[in-house]
Amino acid sequence: MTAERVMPAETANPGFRPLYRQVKDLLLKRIGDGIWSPGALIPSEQQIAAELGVSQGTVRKALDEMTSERLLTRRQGRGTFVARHDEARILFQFFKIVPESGVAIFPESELRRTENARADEEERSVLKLAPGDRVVRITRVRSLGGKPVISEYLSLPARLFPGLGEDIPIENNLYELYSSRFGITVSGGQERVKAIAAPPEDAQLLGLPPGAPVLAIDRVAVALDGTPVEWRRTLCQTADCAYVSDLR
Amino acid sequence: MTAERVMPAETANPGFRPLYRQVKDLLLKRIGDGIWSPGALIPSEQQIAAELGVSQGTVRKALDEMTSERLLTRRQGRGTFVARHDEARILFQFFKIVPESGVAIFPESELRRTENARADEEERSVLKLAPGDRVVRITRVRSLGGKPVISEYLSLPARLFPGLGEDIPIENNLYELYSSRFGITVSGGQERVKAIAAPPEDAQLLGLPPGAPVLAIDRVAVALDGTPVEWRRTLCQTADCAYVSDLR
DNA sequence: TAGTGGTCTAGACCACCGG
DNA sequence: CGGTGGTCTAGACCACTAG
Repeated sequence: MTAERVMPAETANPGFRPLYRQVKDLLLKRIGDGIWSPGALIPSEQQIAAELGVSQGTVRKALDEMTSERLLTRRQGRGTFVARHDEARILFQFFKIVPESGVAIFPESELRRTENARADEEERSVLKLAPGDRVVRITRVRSLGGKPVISEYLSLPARLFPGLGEDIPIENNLYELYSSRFGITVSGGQERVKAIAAPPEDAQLLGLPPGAPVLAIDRVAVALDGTPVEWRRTLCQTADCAYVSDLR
Repeated sequence: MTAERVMPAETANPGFRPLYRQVKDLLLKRIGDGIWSPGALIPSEQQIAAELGVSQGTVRKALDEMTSERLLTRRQGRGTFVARHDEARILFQFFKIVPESGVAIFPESELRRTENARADEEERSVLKLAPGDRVVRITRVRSLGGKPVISEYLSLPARLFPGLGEDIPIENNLYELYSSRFGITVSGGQERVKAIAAPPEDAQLLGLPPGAPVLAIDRVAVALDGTPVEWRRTLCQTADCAYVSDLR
């Protein structure tokens, strides 16, 4: 591993990048390229350090950062693993809708429609697509404890998910599916929440009177490299549940 | 600093607590007790290490954790400071309402009422108060760029904020006020967001038709030791703004 | 130039897991 | 038992700030 510190003079350090970040970038690439798949045990700190010619402490710092970003999970005595999008992780990192009384649970899903179509203007803008690019659209209703609370609309870049909705079935845990079937690791995202009057169709699906207030949650999910890979609009009734956010 | 490692046998480590966490607890106590106030420069890593008889690396690990929790800010070449609740921090950590187009800005506030009253059942439950305890209630309207978008109701334990709303004026940046006038450091909180039909009074304040959908954001803010110190209900119209949450 | 935090190294020992 | 991550130490040097 070559560091800029071998060239200490003259530059006044314009593009200084610490060694542990270079290590991290390299490890990120191995995950993004599928060399290390979700769930896999990666080499030990000592092995990585020896391979790259850096100290164990430097590797540790890189792994610590990736762990804090939920990309890795470490287990003392066992090793370091690439994080999977299991239900526990989804619940903790991505699913913010919690029943009024009780703890968060993973919702059931009922698929309504899938569709492959040319992306409209809004989809192109949100997903950063080119004119003519196609999207896969998915519509479903999600329930907590048997009661429908969510009407959800997703748009995905068709190029990244070939065959999705055709020969490849839509599972409940989509991010696990993205990872296992398409090699796409969702690493984060942003949600914008608004209050709107429920459109008639969604109100009916959720058993609400027409025009009842619901949450409209727009999420753009991104892959490891920051590319948008999913846009979803979640309409959620909040009589029996709430959108929960921790301020940390 | 005494560590459990001086007693390695027999216990099989039931209450093992790493040295750096003991250091952290001690430093947290100094902030909570007001020995180090927000904005203050704390001693250097070397000084703390020497004082406590641990290595600099151990102190560093404690400080790193506290920095990641936004309790400290570190500036290379200057030192380590206790974090203040300045507008930049509020905006980043606590204020999730962002204008539709444009970047987050700190809202203006117009105070409507203050009141000192016996806590009702809901306030006692949320703020963990005893029967008979009193609360300070604050009502205000907040605007973004001159346009009212938020109607807000706060309840605070009166015991923790003596004189608030009487001789002590209500500033716009409340958490800065809690800290500077009452020695209370808000370290985090949780928000529960629902969609409701705006009550008539709030609709009028926000210039909305009666019954328009608005966000109802219930926040419980906690001090360093986890004690609830504020309950606020924020009603927010989302025609021109949205509640934004990062999934990390 | 002195002092701070930031990086990097090397090595020791502890806690935990599996075979 | 050996191997893993977790903690702790000691020391070197770099990057940055202030006076």
